[in-house]
Amino acid sequence: MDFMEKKTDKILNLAIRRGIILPSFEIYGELSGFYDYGPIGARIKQRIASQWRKFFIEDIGNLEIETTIIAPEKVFEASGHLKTFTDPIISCAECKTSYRADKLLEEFFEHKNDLETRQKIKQLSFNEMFELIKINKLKCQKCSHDLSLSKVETFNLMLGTNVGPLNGIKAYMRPETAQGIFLDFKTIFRAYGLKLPIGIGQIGKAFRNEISPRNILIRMREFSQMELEYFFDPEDTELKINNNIIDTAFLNQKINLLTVDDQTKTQTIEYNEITIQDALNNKIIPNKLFAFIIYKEMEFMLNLGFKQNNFRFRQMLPNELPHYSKTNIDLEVEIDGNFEEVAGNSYRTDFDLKNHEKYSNLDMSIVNSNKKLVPHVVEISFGLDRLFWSILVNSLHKDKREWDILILNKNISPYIYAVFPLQKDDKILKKSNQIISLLSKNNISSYFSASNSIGKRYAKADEIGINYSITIDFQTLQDNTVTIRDIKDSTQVRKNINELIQYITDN
RNA sequence: GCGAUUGUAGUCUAGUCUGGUAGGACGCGGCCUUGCCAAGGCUGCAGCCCGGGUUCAAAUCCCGGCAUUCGCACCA
Repeated sequence: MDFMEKKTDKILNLAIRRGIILPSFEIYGELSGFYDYGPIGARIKQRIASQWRKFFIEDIGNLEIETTIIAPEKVFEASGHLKTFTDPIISCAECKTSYRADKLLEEFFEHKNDLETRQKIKQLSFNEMFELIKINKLKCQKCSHDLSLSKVETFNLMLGTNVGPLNGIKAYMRPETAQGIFLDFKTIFRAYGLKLPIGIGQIGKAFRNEISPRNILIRMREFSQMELEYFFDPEDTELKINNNIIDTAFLNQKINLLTVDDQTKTQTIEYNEITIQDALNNKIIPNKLFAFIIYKEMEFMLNLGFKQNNFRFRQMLPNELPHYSKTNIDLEVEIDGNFEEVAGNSYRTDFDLKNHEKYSNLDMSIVNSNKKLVPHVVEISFGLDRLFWSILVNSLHKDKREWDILILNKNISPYIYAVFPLQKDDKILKKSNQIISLLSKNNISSYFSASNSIGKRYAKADEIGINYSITIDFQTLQDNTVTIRDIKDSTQVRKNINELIQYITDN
């Protein structure tokens, strides 16, 4: 019996009820795995993105760009996505169970102890795989029906389209935002006279044709990423920000880490506390720059309101690694007792630039401090929607009346201030409007509502994480003071409107 | 995609087995009363996922589609 109601369920109900998120094109159905952001959700999402921008771009002298969603097939041929994102699927003609042809064959030859053939499977064309299935008379594992009567079909995780008239040019919607950055890197590096290490990032949509989208915002077919590609010279061990060598005191910071070793032990643990320096010494973190981004990431998470024990870093197992990655350390956030991946940190080496060099026949190297090289890359790739969702789930609290409320940090809440007239009185409404304009003039956006009783409005503001409510009452008309109520403990202070902006700025 | 599960106003839910006017709560609007923490009264709005079939009659039974959740597989 499950006594604990899942936080995810509560958040989903709240999110749909209060216009935070909503299923897309719900009236037509037909496609799952797509969600829209409502008025409150869109604001929270934008503000999370702003925080990312502050932490990973502005604070450390990096650059942000915006590249296209659609790119020609060549780009993904070079990046390796066309190959690794396409799976050969064979479906039993009898019971319709589908298998991955490559995995089926690998399993078969492993059983036969023919490891040499097993090694070669990945290299085969889909037709060759089918031939092998025929020759070896592989059977359906479920109904034992002969699989040679079936056909190998391709499943492409990338969403394709055609650009141009008639059949046009084959193109794909990007499955990650990173490739645009790699393609533009050299030009930007030269145009700006940059020095390594330098990060170039972007926030944007990516698309994957998921077989089964699950868990609301966790696995969607259209989603937002915040990616930073950090270019560096692997032979230069100095860590520099804006040309300055930075203090490595951060290496003493402790992180929650689950290593490959931890995961292969029989006893399951969630993580160990270890300093970044130790992880670096043990070669779990491959280099100093990678160590730095792990540190930045942790700072970022704490700034968003997470507690250290809400998240962990997990070293990916060798068979989990993406095709471009030498080392991957994922950032995972606890949601209802499970750790969900929210960001992937990956050591992409020179894989991408080298491949684009090869496929385009153009030199992708740059000159840094009189040295010509193709830089290496460490990447921080946040799933913005996943981050958004994990923030909501981790922000769910009960107030003293046992009602569910969201407590969000001021830097990501949809509004910091709500403006509430105590009642629908013309004079009070007029005064409320004056306060909204006053806030607006000072670049503070506010939420307004005059419906229902003041108590209900407070309750609703609490539900969507508005930090403070400013209430205009009859006393305001007398002495120009308003009350400011804090979501965290529902306490109030009374302030004169003339000191309001000063008070807000000080808090 | 396969298997199971579920689908009733914006939300939660009764009714489905045994076919016969779809009911409640919250919500949203209006009016009255009140005025700082989900108040009360009156009143209104809003729903059987979609399509087909059986039947005098379908929310209810049957078929198909779509979607949800959970397994499997896949997966950043």
